[in-house]
Amino acid sequence: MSKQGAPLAVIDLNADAPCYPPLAQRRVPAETAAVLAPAFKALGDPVRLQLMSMIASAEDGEVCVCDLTPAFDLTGPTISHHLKTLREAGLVDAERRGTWVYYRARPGILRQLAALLSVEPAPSSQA
Amino acid sequence: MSKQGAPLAVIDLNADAPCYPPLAQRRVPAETAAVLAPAFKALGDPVRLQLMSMIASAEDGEVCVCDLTPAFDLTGPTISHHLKTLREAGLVDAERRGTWVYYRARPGILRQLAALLSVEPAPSSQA
DNA sequence: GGCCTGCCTCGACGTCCGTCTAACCAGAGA
DNA sequence: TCTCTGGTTAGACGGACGTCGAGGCAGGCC
Repeated sequence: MSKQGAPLAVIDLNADAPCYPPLAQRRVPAETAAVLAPAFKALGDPVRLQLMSMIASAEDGEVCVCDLTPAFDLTGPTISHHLKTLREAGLVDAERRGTWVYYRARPGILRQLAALLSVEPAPSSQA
Repeated sequence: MSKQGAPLAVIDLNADAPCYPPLAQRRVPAETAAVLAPAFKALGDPVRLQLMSMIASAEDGEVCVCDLTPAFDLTGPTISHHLKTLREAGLVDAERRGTWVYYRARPGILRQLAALLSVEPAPSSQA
């Protein structure tokens, strides 16, 4: 549907965006679903989920692509494609320093997604 | 051909499954990614995200399909297909009572996914 | 039994996705 | 400048996905 306009075009999922109420508390409206679903979709691939984890759990807060690529049995372009998907979903941010490109996680979006999936521990009001 | 005898085939994402450490804390191994990615993938469609929310936020803890279908501009088979996807991802559970079929959320999996996406509030002081 | 309703399954169609190879662009170094 | 390395982009291909119409099965009602 959406064309590939700008490479760094980020949806409304910035850290400035409001915290959506939990999915199990209020029915998610169509517009919210249209905004959040692409983020879940980006995490819906095993390779991207591992990439996201490697980036988010990096010691220095960032990872060089040269450290990501050899961790998979995939070609460089394929990894680059997955990173672009994560970038367009607003989950990571890229920065080129010299020859190398470093990726960094956007914790705000992860927090929003986690909040959306959060569930009440035990609704004891109903037996 | 799979009969309707066991439509509840669930992957390893039951409430009994262990809580995976946050994605940003430890690198997600390949097997974990292979198990969790389908759940995110199932939530990666706007229709399914809304369906999941409608089911999880139901007052009585369950929703009849007859209440879900008219909420979308989609045909019955399409909604049924999306519900099957959520079912196979282990996110919801179905039960037929008389003529109607009721869907119920599995909060354990939502909790696990939320825990996986959880991020430290402010890692300013490296611990 | 006959019929009606609710939901699922089947088959089909167009589109999107994941992967690859080949080619291109950006910096660094000599 | 020329070359080498690192990363992205372009194009292609097979498979999966989202949607639909048609048909089937289960349960309730007359």
